[in-house]
Amino acid sequence: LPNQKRATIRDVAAEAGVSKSLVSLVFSKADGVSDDKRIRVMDAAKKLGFTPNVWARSLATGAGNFVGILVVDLHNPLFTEIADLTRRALLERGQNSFMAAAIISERNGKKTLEPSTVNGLLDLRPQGILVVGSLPSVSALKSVPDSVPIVFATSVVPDLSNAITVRSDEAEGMRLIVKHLTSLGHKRIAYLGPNDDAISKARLAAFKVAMKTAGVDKLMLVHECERTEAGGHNGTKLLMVGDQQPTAIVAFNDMVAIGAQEALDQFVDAGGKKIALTGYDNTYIAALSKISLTSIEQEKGAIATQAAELLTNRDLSGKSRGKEFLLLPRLVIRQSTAGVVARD
Amino acid sequence: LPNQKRATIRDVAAEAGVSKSLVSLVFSKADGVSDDKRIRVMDAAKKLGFTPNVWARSLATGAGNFVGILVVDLHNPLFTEIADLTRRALLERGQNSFMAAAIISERNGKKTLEPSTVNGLLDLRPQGILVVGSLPSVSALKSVPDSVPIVFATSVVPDLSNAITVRSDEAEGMRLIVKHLTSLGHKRIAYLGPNDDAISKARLAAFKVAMKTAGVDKLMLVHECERTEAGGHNGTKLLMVGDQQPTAIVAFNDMVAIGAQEALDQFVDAGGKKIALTGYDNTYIAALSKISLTSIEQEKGAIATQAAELLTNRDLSGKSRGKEFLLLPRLVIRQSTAGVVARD
DNA sequence: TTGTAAGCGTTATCAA
DNA sequence: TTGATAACGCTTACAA
Repeated sequence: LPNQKRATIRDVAAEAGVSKSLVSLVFSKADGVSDDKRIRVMDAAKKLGFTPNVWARSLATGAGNFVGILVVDLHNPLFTEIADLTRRALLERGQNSFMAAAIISERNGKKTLEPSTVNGLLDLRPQGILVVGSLPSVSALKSVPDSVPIVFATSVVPDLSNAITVRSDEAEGMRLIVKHLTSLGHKRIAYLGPNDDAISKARLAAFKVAMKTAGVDKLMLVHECERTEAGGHNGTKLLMVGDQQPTAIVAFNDMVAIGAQEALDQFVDAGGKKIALTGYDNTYIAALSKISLTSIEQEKGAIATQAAELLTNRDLSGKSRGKEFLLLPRLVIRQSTAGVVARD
Repeated sequence: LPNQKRATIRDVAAEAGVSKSLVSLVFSKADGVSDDKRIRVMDAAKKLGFTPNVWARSLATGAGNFVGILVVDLHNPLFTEIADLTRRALLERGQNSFMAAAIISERNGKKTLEPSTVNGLLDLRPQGILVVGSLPSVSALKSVPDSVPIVFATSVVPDLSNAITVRSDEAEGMRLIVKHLTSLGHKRIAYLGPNDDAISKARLAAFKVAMKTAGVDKLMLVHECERTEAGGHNGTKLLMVGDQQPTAIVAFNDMVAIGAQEALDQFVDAGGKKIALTGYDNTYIAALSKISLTSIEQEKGAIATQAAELLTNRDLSGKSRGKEFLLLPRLVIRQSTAGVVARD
């Protein structure tokens, strides 16, 4: 079979001997077409291998029958897992989705999102939008019609009239971590992570509150770093050469934590004492027995379900705009803290 | 600012007091428009925040000015890294790209690709297509016009007239692994991985040839499993209860290997002897010092560059159709083999 | 150099 | 129940 161009509604109409509007009716509306014609159209469609061009449909109707998913960073398993889970949840509800990955480029030293991806996704006219991860800027989403809900997973709700947030309760997550560490006897606890966007600021703030509540905030250390393995690695090295060495490190997320873990291994190899370490997100990497990282489970499944619900239920999304859905996180204790003895 | 719908070419034309074709000309062709009008159009566009709808353009011209990227599985870091690297390489060449992730669902126990994603990507009319990972079936790509090159990264070239493959030389990769293991004294070597698609069949076949060449094929074990951590974990447990225990396990890829590593840890904890283990793909997980997995680097950067070259250079892609570009892989030795003593 | 009109693949309105 | 016709946002002969 030679490659032949995709059949259109016109080809099907000609083959079936009907008008193209009738073909359209068969493929969009359930009823209003006689059985006779319906069968002829379906036969012709099957013969020609016709499937409707969904984007031409979006163009004609002004709104496609799908949810657009924008994944900010493919490198972090948290995001790809949530995106995957949400797609499945949407599929169960009979809702199609189309997922586009953002490309982050460095323009004169500053990280920015290539606007082409987000514009491209918007031009497809999704019925709803899911943003997984933190966006450097939401200005590109300003042009989204007010009627289209934008759900932000794992991110703080931005200043956008149609935005809804689904995330774990950072305050509770950090409280669980700090309580766990202090109950093990740790007092000199360091925080390692970025402080550049809403979610990282929220997490750091939550850490500070938790430390204060636990009464150990006088011994608190904070070191800023990038949200990558490299950031965690370098940050940890810097933390461990200071005169105020922590006995435990709280990393912004699992990616930072695995970088920190590498640096701590080197520190121990060089004769240093073992340092407790926690991550955040409970990715599959944290669960590997060799890594065994104490971490916070954000309940990805619940986030996905909630996001899917918001994106398919117009009533719910209508009354939820501007709101934040906070899910209760859960501490998963592993060797990175349980196997470490606290010292003064 | 209230959310307002995206400005169209018509709005700009009205604002600038020209016809919409002229606006189109300004945004597509470089010359043929007077400076006077060009400036007025650009001013109007800026004022209204207009950017062309690229998909409407695709529809009108029959071919969009972008490369469509289809990522088969977001869970495997190899694929997301190659996709990311290729996008960057394309961007450097001034070529836009749009990336969509496939959704794999289980229909009556069998893994299939939801056709909506690949159809959706094709309906966008990309200039070229990059498929990262192995597709269960390429039938959906049959409708791609013959003039549009389809580059398969990390997969064997399928029966498609416009397909081109870029992948590492499996034969050489397996040769490197088996040579490394036999040089350490291993003779009873097991292979653990799937055997269901072209790439997994190729890798297993390459393993068998390498074992024969090394003269140890009489002691060869092969155990089939899924291409996941769970697959590697379960497969390893089954391998280690047999009466013919291997002293080394060659896993299909890093994901299978980290699953195997978990199972081997438990085996050692239960009093078993240490078993050597290799992965394939040299993902960042293999490089983590706690995991430290000997693996094969497929030269992701070179794959990305080659793919980008093929997707932007029409002459090259024209004369390359049906060909396979085999890149020389590289063995990265780490603790999973170097730290293990071979036994009989 | 600029505008008019037809067309890309679809749906929506309105007659027939 | 069906079929013309206009429209979605854009490009592209062709005409002016």
